[in-house]
Amino acid sequence: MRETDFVSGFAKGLKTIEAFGETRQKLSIAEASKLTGLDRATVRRSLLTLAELGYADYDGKFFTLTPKILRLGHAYLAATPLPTIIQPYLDQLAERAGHNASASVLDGTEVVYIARASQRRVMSINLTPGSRLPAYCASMGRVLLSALPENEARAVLARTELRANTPYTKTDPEELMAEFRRVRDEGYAVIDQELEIGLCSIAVPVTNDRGQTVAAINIGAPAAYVVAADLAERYLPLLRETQAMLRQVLR
Amino acid sequence: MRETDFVSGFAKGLKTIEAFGETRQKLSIAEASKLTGLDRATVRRSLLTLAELGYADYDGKFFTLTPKILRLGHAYLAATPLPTIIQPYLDQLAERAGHNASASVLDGTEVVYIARASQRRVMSINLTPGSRLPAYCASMGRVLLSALPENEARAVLARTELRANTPYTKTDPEELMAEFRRVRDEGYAVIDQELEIGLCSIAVPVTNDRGQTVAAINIGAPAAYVVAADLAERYLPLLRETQAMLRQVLR
DNA sequence: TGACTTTTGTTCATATATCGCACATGATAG
DNA sequence: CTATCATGTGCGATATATGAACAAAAGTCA
Repeated sequence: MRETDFVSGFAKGLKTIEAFGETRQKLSIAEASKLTGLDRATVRRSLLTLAELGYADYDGKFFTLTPKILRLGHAYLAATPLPTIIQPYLDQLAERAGHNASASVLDGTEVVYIARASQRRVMSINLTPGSRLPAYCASMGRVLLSALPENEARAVLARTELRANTPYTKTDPEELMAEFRRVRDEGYAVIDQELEIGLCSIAVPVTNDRGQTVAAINIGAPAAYVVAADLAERYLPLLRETQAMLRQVLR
Repeated sequence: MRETDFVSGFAKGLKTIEAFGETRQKLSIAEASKLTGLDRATVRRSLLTLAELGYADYDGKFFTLTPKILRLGHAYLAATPLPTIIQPYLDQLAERAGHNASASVLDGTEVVYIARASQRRVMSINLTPGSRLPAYCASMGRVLLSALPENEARAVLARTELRANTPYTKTDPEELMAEFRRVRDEGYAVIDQELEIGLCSIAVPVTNDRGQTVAAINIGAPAAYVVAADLAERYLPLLRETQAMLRQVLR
């Protein structure tokens, strides 16, 4: 790509929008400038542009995003068949399992939720399409990383901040790589309170008819309801069934 | 705002992203140019910028959005307290009602879903945060339009394409205005298969502690399960209870 | 098939708009 | 009331948008 094929004003604007995600609610020009590293004058023009287009409100002091901004993310959800195709299968899965079921894809070092069917909702984390979790400590993340060539998976881990969210979190890259191999062999990943105390989940890959992994689905359950060791026995058949149905409909 | 305080390259880029929402999957440069009305050379630069930043993939022929684009919408959901605050109340509501419960805000002529708790899922429409419906024929839309000053509500209707989605859809502006007055008086709106055959819903406004309407919540049910005339009797108490709790926590 | 037409992608020159600095002004705090 | 921080603005250097021109690909038809 040539240098002149890049619209830096657009890139700066997108960076400005993302700055809102790192904070809560409202941003002043100076705050936005700090968060983005952009010049105040520049970020101001981006923000005023957002306001002019109705993507943001401006009270003369602070900018806040408006729900119109959801159109952008929705452009993806509407344009991509995957979430729409998966949703009904996920609903069925959640109902039969009696627990939350989700689907996600990998974006860099994170899993991004693209669909979700909720059953019981006694969870502390509020996950909606677009929500992100670090891949290394999420069941779907393990599945998706396992589907990558080893060197790519290793590269992802290398640029992940491997935090121990709980005492159970695996943070050693080699231990994780070994776990990926196990996941690849057995076809599923189980997380036992590695992300959050009290939360277990089991995930399997979603493959298309050529066998390529295009997403992951999981079932999450409170540790109080079910011991992690029993997850596979109880839910793997359901997950595999859903997986098989999806494989047929995904070209 | 001065003319130079507007970054047209940014505005054009956002328009380009939204073009994906109007179609499915992938866009060529020429298609994107047609959909946006932008010059091919210009839209190409926008698309290449998106690709360079990882918001889009480019196979040399077609551009597709990547899940990274969900960060943008998520910036709103994360930055705005409303969805997060409402979610647990919605979960409880859906569970007690045994039907889907949703929350939305008004964006122009449309309602935008900001949170949702699903119970039964035998619906043809797949609604997630960010989904949009025309306000005039949705229960939450009726509630939100009722909260506007009459002239503003009328103005919204004036720029809405009032389509009869079903034989039951009200499309006469004056009839709708009369309905808004009724909703304002009685504090709830009922939709009986005006959006889609077989789908009924009832909505109430969500107000903050100063009484300002900041959102709407609803319960949707298949017409097969419950007659629209019974919706108020069966679900209004639950909705009012949720409404009262939210009013206390919303400053 | 092969010649012709249409559509699409890319490049280029240049008129025009944007960037970021520096400075002016306004708000806030101590 | 001065110091500090935040916001607004003028301006030159620089980057971008534009539409025409060309190349390449796709589609059309005999």
